[in-house]
Amino acid sequence: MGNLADRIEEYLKRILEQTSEGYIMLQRSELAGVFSCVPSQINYVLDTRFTVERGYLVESRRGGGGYLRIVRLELGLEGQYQQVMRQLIGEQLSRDRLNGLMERLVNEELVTLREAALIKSILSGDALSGEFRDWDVLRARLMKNILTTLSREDL
Amino acid sequence: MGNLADRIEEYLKRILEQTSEGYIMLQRSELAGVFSCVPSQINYVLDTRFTVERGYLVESRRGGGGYLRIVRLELGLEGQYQQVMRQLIGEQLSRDRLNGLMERLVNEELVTLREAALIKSILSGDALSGEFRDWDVLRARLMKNILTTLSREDL
DNA sequence: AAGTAGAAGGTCAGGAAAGGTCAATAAATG
DNA sequence: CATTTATTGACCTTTCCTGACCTTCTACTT
Repeated sequence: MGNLADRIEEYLKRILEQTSEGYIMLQRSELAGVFSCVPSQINYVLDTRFTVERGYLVESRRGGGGYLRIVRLELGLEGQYQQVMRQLIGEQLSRDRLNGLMERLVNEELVTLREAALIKSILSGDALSGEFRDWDVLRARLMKNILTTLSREDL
Repeated sequence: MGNLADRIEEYLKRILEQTSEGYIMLQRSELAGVFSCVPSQINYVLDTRFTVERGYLVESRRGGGGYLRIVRLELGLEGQYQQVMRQLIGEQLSRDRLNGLMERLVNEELVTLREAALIKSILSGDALSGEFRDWDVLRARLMKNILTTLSREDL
């Protein structure tokens, strides 16, 4: 584990643990400076190590005063939210199964009633019937996205 | 958020909150003086941060005794906000305008941070790029749908 | 009333300051 | 030796900042 990418990874995870906000902000070029490497190396580390699957979310902004923001997802809830849900959702998600899922999420108090109504209003697709190739596949993808968002530690 | 534009934005929002009239009046060159920048920088900030989507209106007058006037638009609590929003959204809704709208809804405390993140995660379309014919049109339709849902009394 | 000088604010193009992408190469691994 | 993983550098996009030049308004002069 002595290579550059691994060291940058460790470094980021260490300061990420020390913070209480659930996220850190930094500048790509600055970090590259610390490790004396090209800036794009940072992207490599972020792309390979700080993925959603591993429990992280990365946001950024370009231009003057730009930044990178690495958000940690709640590992505690990840069991409930992500692993279980992902398996449950699979590649496709029918309207009925969506409703079942939402009910369960509300019962377990992982989402509020309002949030549930919101999600259903979008994913039930009344407003959009006929727009998509395969609505069930889309619904599954969106639902995973939603769960990932809801497990952000900074919300 | 250390860059100039962000600082000017904060400054303006702060004095805008402290006033009771709902608007502020100031001179472009004077403000530019406060931040030691060129006057056109002020226009940049106004154009990018104080848009209608975000709930602001900017009026101005040239010539001797000219001024800038920034008006904060409140969304009436009476559910008329839906109409306002519908008009604002129109037939198409770009990502940038969506973000502006969401910021406003959060500011007005009509949606929570979580709800905002949720909506953005779906409508920003990262997960679905290439799926749709016209994503801006879709985004507008979905957003209207969402607002309708959120204005339900029983949630 | 007409003209004009000065005092605002407006526009736009260009450059600088971030971060992003991709393909070529090098290193490690099996 | 083959394949995956890491590293680099050239080039791109987005966001910000500045300065030159333009338009509008007021006030004053004639």
